[in-house]
Amino acid sequence: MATILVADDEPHIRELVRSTLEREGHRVVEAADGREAADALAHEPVQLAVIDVMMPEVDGFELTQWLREERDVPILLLTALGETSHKVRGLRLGADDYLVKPFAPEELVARVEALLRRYRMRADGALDLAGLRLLSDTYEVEANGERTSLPPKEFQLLFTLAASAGRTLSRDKLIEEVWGYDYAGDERTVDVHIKRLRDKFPEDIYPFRIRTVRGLGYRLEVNA
Amino acid sequence: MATILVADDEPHIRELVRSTLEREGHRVVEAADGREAADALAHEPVQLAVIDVMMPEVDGFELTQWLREERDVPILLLTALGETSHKVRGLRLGADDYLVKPFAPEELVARVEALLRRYRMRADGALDLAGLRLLSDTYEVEANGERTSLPPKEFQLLFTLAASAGRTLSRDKLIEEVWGYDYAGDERTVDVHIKRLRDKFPEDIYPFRIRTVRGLGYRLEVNA
DNA sequence: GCCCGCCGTTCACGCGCCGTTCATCTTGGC
DNA sequence: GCCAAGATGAACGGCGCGTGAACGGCGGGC
Repeated sequence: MATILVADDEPHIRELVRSTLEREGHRVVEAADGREAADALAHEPVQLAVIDVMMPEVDGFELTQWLREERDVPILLLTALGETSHKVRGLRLGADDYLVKPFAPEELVARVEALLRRYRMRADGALDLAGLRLLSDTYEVEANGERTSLPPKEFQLLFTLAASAGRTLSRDKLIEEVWGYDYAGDERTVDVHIKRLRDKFPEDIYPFRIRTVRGLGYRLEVNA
Repeated sequence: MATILVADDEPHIRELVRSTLEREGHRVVEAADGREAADALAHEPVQLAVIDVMMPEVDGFELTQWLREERDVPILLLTALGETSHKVRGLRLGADDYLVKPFAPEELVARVEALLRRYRMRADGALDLAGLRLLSDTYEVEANGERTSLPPKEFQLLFTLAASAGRTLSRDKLIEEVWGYDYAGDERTVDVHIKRLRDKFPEDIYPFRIRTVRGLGYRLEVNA
């Protein structure tokens, strides 16, 4: 499990996040503003930071910026409802993901796990799921004892789906992860890459499949 | 295995580095600043030094400089994210490699092993891989019972790939290792040398091959 | 000191892969 | 059955990389 920094000036939000993450087995370090957060980061080995945008003293943006320069820690921003500009600004500063308040605890857990998986993978170069292994430094997929080499976009798409296996990801979300939040092209490009992945990994042969959730997006399922 | 000096003023970083390296079978000597480090070096036979740039009293730069003048020990610098100037300054002073904090333990291990291999090779003049032997004294490659003499750049390129066999190295990284961090020329020069190596060591005859990972770089693979 | 060959680098060209778009067909929900 | 959303097949354009060649510097041989 991981040690996670939670920076928010509202005590009950901190409490909610803490209990949610601790129930998952993580260790939580709290901070009420950016200053406290920086302080905690100096003394604790933190693997992920959950940061509220609106904080007194040093706000979430400043903290994000500082963290990006100083540490290689995934950042999950908490933004208020409707503040789209906050989301964009946060991502531009280097945040990895964002969550709109109020949020469902399950949503928080899912995003935290996805971020941890992603960073862990980047670290050791491989992501493991049941019967599936993604090798990031060769863009290869290992399954059924075979190795398949993939083009960059296909690999990253599959990887993003795999990092959030079991959750449905919208095209928007996938584009943001694989192409970057400022991608200008067509949403439908995702479909084509999905198809190519499905062609390369037919579900009756490989232990996973990419399922379409009509109106929502795609999800990777590991075969039972 | 080796005895490794770890100099960092942050205890949890020292602890992380220690546990990571000890898990690999190395012995670790700790120091909280440059002064302690110099002290330890006087009493311990150290084969490698992991040094944080930012330390009180005597900082990483001074220590690096001193070490370069006094000892022939590989130096791995730890620098803060975004401090490119630190990286350059460190390399200029004679550091062998750098790692941006915070880092993945696997990354640390990979770099430490690569440095030890490189220095061990320089010491006894040879690097051995399965069925492949690189003689640094003469820039010769021994394989299939034959010896082939190589031009300097080709040899160093092959050597760099071999020292990190199994890992993909970007053109950037290869240039930094072979040509130096301040090389100004074209990235594609690497390609040409790769081609010449491939011509000299066809994979159906020699027990290794240089593989292209599109969009990432090159990697040396030892044939199974 | 001159010539010649080696070696590092650059350049131009071409191929094939890959990302993207578009048009058309299929599917699924109401 | 209608409409919207997704699947599919094809085409195209760009770009990454491989490759052959040329050029210039440097050092060694005579």
